[in-house]
Amino acid sequence: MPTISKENYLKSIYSLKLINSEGVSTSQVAQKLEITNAATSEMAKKLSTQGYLHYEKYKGVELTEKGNRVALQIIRRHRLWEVFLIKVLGMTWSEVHDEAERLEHITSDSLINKIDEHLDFPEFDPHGHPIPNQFGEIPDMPELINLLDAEVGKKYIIFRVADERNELIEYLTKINLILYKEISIAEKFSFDNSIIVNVNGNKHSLSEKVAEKILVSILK
Amino acid sequence: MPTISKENYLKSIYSLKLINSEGVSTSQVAQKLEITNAATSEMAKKLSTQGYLHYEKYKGVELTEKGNRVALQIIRRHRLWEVFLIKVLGMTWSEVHDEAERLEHITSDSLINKIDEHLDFPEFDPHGHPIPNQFGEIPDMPELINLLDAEVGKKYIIFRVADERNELIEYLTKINLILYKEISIAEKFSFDNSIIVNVNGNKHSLSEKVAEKILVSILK
DNA sequence: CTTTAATTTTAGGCATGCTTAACTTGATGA
DNA sequence: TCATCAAGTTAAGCATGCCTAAAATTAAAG
Repeated sequence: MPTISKENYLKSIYSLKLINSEGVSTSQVAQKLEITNAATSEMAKKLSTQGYLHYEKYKGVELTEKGNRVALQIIRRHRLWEVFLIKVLGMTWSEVHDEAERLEHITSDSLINKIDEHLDFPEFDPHGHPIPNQFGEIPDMPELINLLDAEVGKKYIIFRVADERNELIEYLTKINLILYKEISIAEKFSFDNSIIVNVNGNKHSLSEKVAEKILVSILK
Repeated sequence: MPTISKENYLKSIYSLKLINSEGVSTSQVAQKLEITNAATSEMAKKLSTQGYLHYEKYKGVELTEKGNRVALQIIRRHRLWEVFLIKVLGMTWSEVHDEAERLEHITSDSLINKIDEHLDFPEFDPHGHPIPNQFGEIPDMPELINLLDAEVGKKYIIFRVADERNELIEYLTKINLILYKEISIAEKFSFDNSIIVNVNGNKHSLSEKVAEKILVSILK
C-alpha cells in the first residue's frame, strides 16, 4: 500500500498525463502538488524502485501498469465521494472537493463499494468526469458539444460544467441547470452570442461566457 | 489542529480516564495505543507544552479542558460515522470500527454535522455509547440494568451489548435483538440462569453468558 | 532503611517527506 | 561549437513519530 503522499503523486501524474499527452516532467508534478522539485525527484526515485513509475533522470516520469491501477483507484474514490457528499448529504460544490481529497486516501474497498452501490453505480461525477469502476475500467464519454454550438429546437443533456469556480456552478444549480438535466435551446442571438434555454418549461438566458463552459450531449 | 497521532493519544487518555477514575499513567496509554512507553513519555511532554494535557514526570497525565474538548470531538466523529456506516450504508459491525477509526481524523465539522443531521441527531451509537453533540455535550445515559436482573413480564429496551466481538453482535442482530428494540422477559430459569425473551412476538432463549452482556433500560 | 523490582524517562537512531542551497544536465542561440 | 540559463538532481538538514537500550525514579519487601 502506498502512503497518502505517494498516492497523491500517482494521482497527479495520471492527470498531468491526460492533459500533456506527452511525458510528464518532475517539475510539473512539483507544481501541481505545490512542493519543490527536489522533493519530487526524490520521490520519483522511490516510486520507481517500488514499481509504480518508469523514471529516468532528466527524462520525466510515466506510470507503470501498477501505478496506473493505483491512480485510477484513488480517482474512483475521490469522484464517488464527491457524488455521495453532494447527493446524499446535500453538501455544496465548494465543500466537497477538499473533503474528498482527504477521504480518498483512507477509504477501504469495502466502503467505497458500498457507496458505489448506494449511488446505484454512477458513471460520472458532478463535474462530468468519468468514474472508474471497481476493476479500474473507465466508462466511455458520450460525444460532447459546447452549448454554444447547440441547435435551436434540439434536446440536450447537461454533462459537464467546465469551470471549477463555485459561484457559477451554484448559480446554475439554482436555476436548475444541473447535471444530467434535459434541456433544449429556445433561441440564439447572434448580436452577443447569448442563448435562451428551456429547463423544466422555464426559460433562462445564458451569456456567451456562461454557455461556452457548459458541455452537453445530444439526446437521441 | 492536532495531528492524527495526537488525536489518538487524547482519545485514549479520555477513555482510560473513564475506566480508571483515578489518574492515567503513560504506560496505560502506551498499552492502549500499542506503542512503547518511550514514545508516550515523549508525546506527553509535547501535548503538555501545547496545552492539551497536565503532565508531571512520573505522575501520569490528565486532559486539560482543551484536551478534553478535542477528545470529545474525535469521539463524536467516530460514533457518528459508526452509526452512519451501519444504518445508511448497511455495513456490518465487524467492518465499521476500523473504518471509523480512520474517518474520525479527517472529517470536517461541516461534514460531520451533515451526517449528524442526516441521522436525525442520534444520541447513542450502535454500542449504546453516548454521542457528544456539536458543543461537546454528552447526553444523559438512561439507567441501565443487566438483562440477567430483568424481571419476568416487564418491558425493556436494549441499550448496549457490552461485547466488542462481532460474532455475538451479529448473532443478536440476526434474531432481531438490536439496539433500541423493545423486548420483554418471558421466563427465567434458575437451573442455568438462562432466560427467554420476547422480541416481536418471537421467543428466544439466551444463555447466562449472553444475557449478562446485554444492558437494557426499563421501559416506563 | 535499604536493596530490589517495576515503572517511567532520557538518549540516540531511523523512516518519511518535506525544505534550501549547491551542483549537474541539456536545450538554445550567437 | 560553446557559453548560458532554465530545468532537474543531489546533499544536508529539519519535524514528526516511532523504536531500542540505558538511566533514573518510585514502590515494594525484607
